[in-house]
Amino acid sequence: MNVTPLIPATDGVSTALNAWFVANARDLPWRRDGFGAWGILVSEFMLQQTPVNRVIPRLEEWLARWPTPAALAAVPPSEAVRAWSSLGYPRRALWLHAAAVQITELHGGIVPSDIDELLALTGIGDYTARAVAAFAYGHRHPVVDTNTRRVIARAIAGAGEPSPPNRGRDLDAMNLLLPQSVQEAALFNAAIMELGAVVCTSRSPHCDVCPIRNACAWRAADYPEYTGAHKTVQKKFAGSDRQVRGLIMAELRSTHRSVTDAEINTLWPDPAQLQRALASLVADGLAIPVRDGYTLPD
DNA sequence: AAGCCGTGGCA
DNA sequence: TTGCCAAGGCT
Repeated sequence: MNVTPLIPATDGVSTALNAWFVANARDLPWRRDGFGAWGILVSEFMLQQTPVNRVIPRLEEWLARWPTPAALAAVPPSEAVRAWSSLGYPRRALWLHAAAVQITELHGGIVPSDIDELLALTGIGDYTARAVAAFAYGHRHPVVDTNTRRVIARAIAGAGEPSPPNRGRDLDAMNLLLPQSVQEAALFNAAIMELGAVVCTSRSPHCDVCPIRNACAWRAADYPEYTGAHKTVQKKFAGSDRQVRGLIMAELRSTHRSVTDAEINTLWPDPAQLQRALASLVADGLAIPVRDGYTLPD
């Protein structure tokens, strides 16, 4: 039987955003025709909490060297960690390598298109699973990242910032906006993210050039200040364990031989903090204890 | 479930 | 200068 899809009241928003996106989308590598599901997957890993401009060079090197999951799976994880370079959060390199092994062994080397199969891969959570299904395979799923949440909070809810992430509520809100058409839906998932990334930005949004400013609830309410719960503030980086971990990882990446305890001891003045950072890297599988020092995981 | 996990650009 | 924050995920 034929069911007429409900047309959401906000249909104009998705139409306007898609038109704007078609005309204004940045020319990014993963938007090129035929970029492939593996490239999309690698880009999504790298883009987790890392800006586009820092990702692009590492991504292109990565795909030139490992054009398939099987190619990455065939080298030791240490090579993935080295190629990750200073992108940050090096556990992602380990997880991406593990995912490549799983794709090779469990999926015949083909990146899955099913959200549950994607979620079962190491390092893939709700956002990345949906992003791969939507962007690599064109499936109609709501994809919700921090940009999308901010645009919805402002344009639809009339708040200056999104409230803390809530999976069910966020997916419901995006579902109300998502066009019925599979092709328009795929476009819209990218369009709303792009708007949040380049126009409806966190700090100084460019409302003067926003394609949906006339439909924006936040603007209509004259930009009220956000009053909800605030996101937990990041601890200071200088002097943190994260900084010490970063120093140790840079040292491990810099050579193919093991790094001695004596060399590691020169990296940080506080021995207790150094040992704590080292222990956490070992727990993460990023540093492996050897005879008189440490190496990357081979 | 709140805290942890890198790095660097920008206002 | 310093704090904010960036296509999250894991425990």
